Amino acid sequence: MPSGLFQSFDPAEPVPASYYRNGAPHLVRDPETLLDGMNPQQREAVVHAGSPLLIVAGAGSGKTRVLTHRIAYLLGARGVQPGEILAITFTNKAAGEMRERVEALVGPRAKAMWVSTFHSACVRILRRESKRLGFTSSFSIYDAADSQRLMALVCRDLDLDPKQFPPKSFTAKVSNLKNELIDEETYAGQADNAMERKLAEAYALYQRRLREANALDFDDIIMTTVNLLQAFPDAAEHYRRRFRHILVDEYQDTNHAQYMLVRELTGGASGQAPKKTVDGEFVNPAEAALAEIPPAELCVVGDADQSIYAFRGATIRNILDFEEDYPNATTILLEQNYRSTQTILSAANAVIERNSNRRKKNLWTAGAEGTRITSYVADDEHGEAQFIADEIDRLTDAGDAKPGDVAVFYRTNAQSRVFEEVFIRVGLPYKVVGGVRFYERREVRDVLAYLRVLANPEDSVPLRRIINVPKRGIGERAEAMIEALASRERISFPQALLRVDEAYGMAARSANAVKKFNDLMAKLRGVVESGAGPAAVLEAVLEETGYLAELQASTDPQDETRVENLQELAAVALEFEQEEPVEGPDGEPVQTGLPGFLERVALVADSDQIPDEDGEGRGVITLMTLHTAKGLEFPVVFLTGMEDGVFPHMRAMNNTKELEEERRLAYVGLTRARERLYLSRAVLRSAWGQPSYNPASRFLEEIPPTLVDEKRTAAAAVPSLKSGGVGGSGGGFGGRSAGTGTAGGRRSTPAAGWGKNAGRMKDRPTVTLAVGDRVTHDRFGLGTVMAVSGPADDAKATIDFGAEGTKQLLLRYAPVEKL
DNA sequence: GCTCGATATTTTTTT
DNA sequence: AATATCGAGC
Repeated sequence: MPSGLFQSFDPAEPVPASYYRNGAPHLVRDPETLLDGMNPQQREAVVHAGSPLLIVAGAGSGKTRVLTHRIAYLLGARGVQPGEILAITFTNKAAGEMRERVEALVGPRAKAMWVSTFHSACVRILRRESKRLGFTSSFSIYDAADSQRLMALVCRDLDLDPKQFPPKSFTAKVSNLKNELIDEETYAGQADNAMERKLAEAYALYQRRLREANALDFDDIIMTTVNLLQAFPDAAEHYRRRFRHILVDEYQDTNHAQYMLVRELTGGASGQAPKKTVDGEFVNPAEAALAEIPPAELCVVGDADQSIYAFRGATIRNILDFEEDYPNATTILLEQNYRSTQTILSAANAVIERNSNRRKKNLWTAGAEGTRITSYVADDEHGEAQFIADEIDRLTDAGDAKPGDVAVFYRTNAQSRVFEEVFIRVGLPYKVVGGVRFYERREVRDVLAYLRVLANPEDSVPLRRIINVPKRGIGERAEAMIEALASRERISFPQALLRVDEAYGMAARSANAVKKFNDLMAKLRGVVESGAGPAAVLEAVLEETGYLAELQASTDPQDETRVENLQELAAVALEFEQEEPVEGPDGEPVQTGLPGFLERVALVADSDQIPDEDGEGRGVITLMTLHTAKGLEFPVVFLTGMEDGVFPHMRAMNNTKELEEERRLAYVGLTRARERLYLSRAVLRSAWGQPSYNPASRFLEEIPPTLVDEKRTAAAAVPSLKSGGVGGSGGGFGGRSAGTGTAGGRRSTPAAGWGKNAGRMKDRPTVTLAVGDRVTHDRFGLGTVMAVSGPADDAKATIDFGAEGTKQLLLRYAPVEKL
C-alpha cells in the first residue's frame, strides 16, 4: 500500500459518515498526510477551526495548495459533508482548477461541493428563487456590451445629449452604484444636481427595461442575490443551513456587493443582529429562525498587494478591515515563497514597500539567490522586441528554457503587436492571451443574439442587434416606427414587431421585410420547439438567416476568420450538448438546452486560452497584459515597456491612489517569475501614431541596483552620446542631434532632450556594481565595493580603496571600471 | 437605406 | 495605428 494512504481511523476517533458515501469506503488519505511538506503557517491555515480565518497569502506562497488541502481536511478530518462547502473564486478557470485538485485529494465526492465564481453561484441561487423576485428562471444575462447598448437606447429615449451625458459613463456609473448596492430608488433620493438627476432617471429606466426583457446584467446578479437574502429570511435560512463552510479566494478583489454577499451567506458578522422589539422578541419569526443558525465558518484568502482591480470597484478595505468586520477573526500570514529566487523576491519587496498603508510583508525563500535581473534599454519598441526574441533564442539554444517557459508581459494590449511582428519574423512560436476575446467578436455576438432571442423572445437588446443582420432592409426608420408603435400601444418592442401592420407610416417595403423577418424567427422557433439542441439550433440559424452564406461569399479576408470562429462556436455548442448533464447536488436546477448553453457562454470568458503545459511539446511563448498574468507563473518573464507613461500608465501618474495600484501591478508582474526576470524599456516609442520619448519607469528606480545586471543602458541606447561600441543601434552620429531618419535599416534615435541622462557626454556606460565587486578607479586605484544605493541610472557606491580611503562615488561620473 | 469618408478616441477588465 | 462613430451623399 502506498504510504500516505490508509483505510481506518484512530480508534479513538469516530469514523465520519462522509467516508462511507456511495457504499464501500474508498481509499482515503490519512487527513494528517495533507499537512506533509507544509510550513507551520500553512498547516495552521489548513487545520484552523472555530473562527473566521483570514489568510494573507503573499505571491507564490502556496495559497491554492492551502485552500485545496483545507477543503480536503474539512472533509477528511472534520466530518464536513461536501454539500456544506461553498468555495468562491473569481474565474471559472480557477474554480475548475480548485475542484480538480480537491478531487485529486478526496475523490469523486468533491463533485457535491459548490466551487464556482461569485457570478455562477449567484445565478444558481437566482434561478432557484426567481419566482419570488418577479422574473422567470430562464432570465437572460447581459454582459458589458449588452449593458452598454441598453443604456444607449435608454439615453436616446430620454433625449439626453450624448455630449453632455455620455451613455458610456452612465453605464459605468450604474455599474459602480450596483457594486455599492445602491438601487435606482435609493439613488433617485440622493441625486442632487442636474447630472445626477439625469443619471437617476436613466438608471430607473434602464432597470425597467431589464425587467421587461427578463434580464439581469452582471452587477445585478450580485446585487439581486444580496437583496434576496436580506428581504427573504427563509431564503437566507436555506442557504445558511446549507453552506457551513465558505471559502473565498482573491478576497482583495471583492467589491462591496460581493463583500455583503459573503456576509449574508455566512451570518454572524458584526452588526448583523436581527431586529428585535424592546422586549427582546424578534420582529419577524423567520428572522428568529435565522438567528438560531450559528454562523458558517468563513475562510478568506488574499493579498492586498495584489489588488489590481480597484478600477472595477474592488476595494482593498475588505481585506484590510477583515478583523474589524469579523471581530474574533484569526489572521495567518504566508510569507514563505515557493516560486521565485531570492533576487526576484527582494526586487518585488523593494518595490511594493513604497506603497503606504499596507500590512508589512516580507517574501522570502529557502531556495537559491538566483541570477541577477537583466535590464535592457532599447532604442525603440522594435529594438526591445528584437532583444527579447534574441534572448529567448539564446536561452532555448542553451537548453535553459523552452518557449513554453517564457512569458512576455506588457501594460496594454496594444503593445503586443510589435512582439507578434518580430516573433513571426524570427519564427518563435507564441500565443497572445486576451485582446479581443472570442465571445466579444462581432460574428459570435451576432449569432448568439439569435439564440438569445429564441430563448427569451422578450429580450429586445439582442433582437435589435439582429433585426437587420444580415441586411434585410429593416433600417433605422423602420425600427423607429416599431418603437413608436410599442410606446403607443404600451407593448414591448418584440411584441410591436409582430404587429407591424399597425405601425403608422411604415413603407410597404419595410413592412414586408419585417414580416419576412418574423417568419424567419417563427421558423427558427419551430426548430427549437422540435427539441433540437443548441448545436442544431445554431446550425439552423447560420443556414436560415443567410449569415453564413454572406460570409462565405465575401471577399474580405477577415470574413474567413469569422467563418472559422463560427465553426468554433458550433463546436462549443456541440460539446455542451454532449456533456453528460452534471447532476446538481441535491436537485439544484441545472440548466440544459439553449438556456443552459447561453448561460455557459455568458459566464465563461475565455481565459481558456492560456497555453497549458503540454508534457511533450516545447510549448509556446505567452504574451499577455500584466492584469491577465495574475495568478500565473513562468520560469522566464520579460516585463516590457518599463517607461513612465506606459507603465505606470500616463493616466495613473498624477494620482497617488492610482499610482499605488500600478505599483501593485508591477509587484504582480515581478512575482510571476520563477528563475529569470528581464526588465526592458524603449527610449523612443510610437504610441497612437506619434513617437514619444519616455523616461525610465519609476518602478525601475525602486529596485536595488545590486540586484540588476544592466545588459544595455540608456547611454548605449543613445548613439550620439556613447563612446564605447556597445550594442548595435543606429551607429554613431557624432555629437549631432540626429533627426528621425534611417540608419542601418532601423530608425535611429535623436540624441537630445530625454530623461535625466541627457547631457552625459562622452563617458563610459554607467557601470553596475554589486557589493563585493572589485573595481579600479583612474585616480584611487584598486578598490572593493562596500555598498550601493540609489536608482539604477543614478546609483552611488561606497568603495573602499584601501590606503586611499573609502569614497562615496556617483557611478554616472566616476571613472571606475569593474574588474 | 446604404456606403463611404471624415472625425474622434483610445488602460487595465476575472464575470 | 487601428478602430468606432457620425454625417453627407448616392
